[in-house]
Amino acid sequence: MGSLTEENYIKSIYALSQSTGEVYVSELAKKLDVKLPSVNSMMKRLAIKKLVAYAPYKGIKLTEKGKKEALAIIRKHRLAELFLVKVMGLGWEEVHDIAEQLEHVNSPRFYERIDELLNSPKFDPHGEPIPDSNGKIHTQQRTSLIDLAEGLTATITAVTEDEKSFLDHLNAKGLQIGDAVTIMKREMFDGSITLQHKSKKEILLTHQVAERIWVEL
Amino acid sequence: MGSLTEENYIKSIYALSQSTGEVYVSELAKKLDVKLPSVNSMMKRLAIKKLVAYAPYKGIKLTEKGKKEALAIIRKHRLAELFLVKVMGLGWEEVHDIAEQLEHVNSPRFYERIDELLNSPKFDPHGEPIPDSNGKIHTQQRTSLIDLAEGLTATITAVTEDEKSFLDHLNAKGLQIGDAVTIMKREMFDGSITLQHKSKKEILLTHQVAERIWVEL
DNA sequence: ATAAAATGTTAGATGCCTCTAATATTTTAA
DNA sequence: TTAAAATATTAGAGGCATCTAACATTTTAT
Ligand SMILES: [Mn+2]
Ligand SMILES: [Mn+2]
Ligand SMILES: [Mn+2]
Ligand SMILES: [Mn+2]
Repeated sequence: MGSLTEENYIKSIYALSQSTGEVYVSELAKKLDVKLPSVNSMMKRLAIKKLVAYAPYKGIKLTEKGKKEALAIIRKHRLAELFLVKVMGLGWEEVHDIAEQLEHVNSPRFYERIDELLNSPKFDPHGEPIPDSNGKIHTQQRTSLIDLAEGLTATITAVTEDEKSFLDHLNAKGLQIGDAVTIMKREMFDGSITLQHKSKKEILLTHQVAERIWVEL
Repeated sequence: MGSLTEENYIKSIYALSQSTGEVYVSELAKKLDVKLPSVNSMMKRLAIKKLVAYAPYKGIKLTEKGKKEALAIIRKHRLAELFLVKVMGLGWEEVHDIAEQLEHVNSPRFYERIDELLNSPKFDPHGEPIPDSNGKIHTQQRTSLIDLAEGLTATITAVTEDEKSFLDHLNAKGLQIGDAVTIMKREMFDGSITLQHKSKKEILLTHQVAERIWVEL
């Protein structure tokens, strides 16, 4: 267990290296809102602690140890979010910022109880998978709503989570995880799409919104 | 809202200055397990921030602003403890250490929900009063079990909280907040006392234990 | 192939929080 | 009332996490 700062670096490295397996100093600096030399000096420290593999001018990779720590933090974040929604009655749009703090709480007992109360849940309120206590995570391949052909029907399985304004927007449109939607129209001009929803209403989503919604056929 | 370190100093100053209104550098250093110069340099910083009144070689006092901040942290600590017991089903002996972390969570919403779920509670699991959201606290004068005469019956209202081993000991003896006890015998030799308890059993407590139990007649 | 642009690193500084060693003040006791 | 003991402060340093300015490397475009 490193410092709060260290944990946030590890978590960001994990997130940004998901696709390619590595992340660049500049990407990390942007994500964490710090300058390049800050990332640089932290990488040196994390390398000494064997949490990242880092050679000057090359991409940054998490070691196995680093990955394990990342997944432990992600587990705590997502368990906390679900707990805040299911047990404490908060909205899915307001839990991320609180979970950003709770994920750093060091108490196996606290998280064990949350896990028990929620019955070892598999997904957080935004549809993200929760790593198990051994760090095993069920990474599903995901299709964006924006990639579905007209006429197809699919179920919303997850959404991009960490922007409150985006989730507020979905709340206003009445969209939730688990909802079935049918693509009625895809506009060529601006990339927006029109959905048929269980509420019987037609819903129009801009490209910007639709691309952040993940579905399963 | 200052740093975590600052908050811990403020909280300790509040606790240690309860009786006399002030606290000495050496007392604080002992409580926080740091050396004297650390306290010294922190006092300078807190004085600049108008959280303490501090003149070299004199006692340390919290300003009104400092008291307000202390009470806000104590409120969060005690709400968290009660939440952990009542909602999450943890034991009163295991919640203090978790609350030490949760008290630093910055989220009015989180604590508002806890307060709602618990119905604006007045006391924490150890019988300590919970300051209200304006920082108003109901400080009761307290009698120690050790000061009761033989034959008297009283109700346990609070216990010293932050040592797990002490609460484990009370659990083993079957004593809880709210229990009525009658003083059967006070031993002159070692200061121990024998209680009659609702469990019908007689309970023997050493001086060291009895002095940490607060009662009301 | 070279120059320009983008990206990354090093040097050196700052604030926070801590420490040890040296010094100063206050309290207590001879 | 002076010496000793206890308590408090200052000086100076180190680790963590950040910054700006200067320099180095890699990528891209002419
Ligand atoms: Mn989140
Ligand atoms: Mn989430
Ligand atoms: Mn406590
Ligand atoms: Mn308590």
